[in-house]
Amino acid sequence: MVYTEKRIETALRRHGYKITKQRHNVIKAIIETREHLTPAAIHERVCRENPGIGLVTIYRTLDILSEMGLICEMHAGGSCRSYLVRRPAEHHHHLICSDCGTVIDFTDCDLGKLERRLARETNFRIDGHLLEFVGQCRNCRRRKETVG
Amino acid sequence: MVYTEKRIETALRRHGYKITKQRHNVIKAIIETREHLTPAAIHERVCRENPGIGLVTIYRTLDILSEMGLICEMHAGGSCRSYLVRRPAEHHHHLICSDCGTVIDFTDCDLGKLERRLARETNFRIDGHLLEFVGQCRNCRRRKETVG
DNA sequence: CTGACTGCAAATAGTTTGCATGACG
DNA sequence: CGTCATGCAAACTATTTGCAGTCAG
Repeated sequence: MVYTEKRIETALRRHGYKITKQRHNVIKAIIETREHLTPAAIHERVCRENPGIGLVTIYRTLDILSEMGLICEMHAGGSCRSYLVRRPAEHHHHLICSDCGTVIDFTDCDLGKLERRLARETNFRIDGHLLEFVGQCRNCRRRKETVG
Repeated sequence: MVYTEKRIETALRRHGYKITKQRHNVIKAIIETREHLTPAAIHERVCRENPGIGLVTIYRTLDILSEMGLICEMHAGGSCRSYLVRRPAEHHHHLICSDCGTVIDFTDCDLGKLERRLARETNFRIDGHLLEFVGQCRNCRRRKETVG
């Protein structure tokens, strides 16, 4: 299961947030695109249907969605953050090409055992984890081999 | 084994970089502190011995060290990056408290099997990975329980 | 109606770049 | 000594905040 527009908006309403045209469009854009989107990219996308929406509104909406755990935030070098709808049951992870920046998602990670051990040893309550593999994708490998 | 000041400077020299007083001090600060340091924190620390060093120099030095893989960079929310000397053999991971920002390191993760499978399925050459657990540390849990 | 939401503009934070001077090797 | 490194200031990017007008509920 994946969060739908409707489910996200219901969740917002339940938390006392109003559903404005702007918020609706931001949510729609994130749902429709399944890629990782930076705030600027979301803004650009939403502007197609709703020119005049402020980038500030995007930030504020993302903050709310992220705070509520409806979308997830990822960081990848520089001051570059991007967002993606969250799949509540199956969280996901990334495999990133350090050359061209391609991101491949995967879902299974089997970290339960490690997580339990860490929780026991550190007394943390563990809420989640971020797992990213970094390497070189097929295309970039091929290109390097040709050049070198 | 952990990189020492000497080893890092030798590596720099070998790559044609000059060892200036500033670079020396930056490296020293990173080696001595075993915590995660932001560029600003490193700057502050180095300034104690070497007032007048520019923040710019810190950034440039960190770029070089990071590029050469002598230190590793981590991202944790907002536009906040921090650095740490890298232990070449045993890479390490983080357990971060989402409330107070405490970072605990751990080294074992046992992701070899997953890494091999991903490499096979995606044709990536996998160079490394980033694993972070997020949760709430003992102190913050206790505080919340008391308040709520 | 009314408090929450929006957009603008300005402020802030973090990082990078151009350039003249200074110092490592 | 030549070249690379430094520090300053300014530019830039990403993000946040204050405020007056606007709108969802």
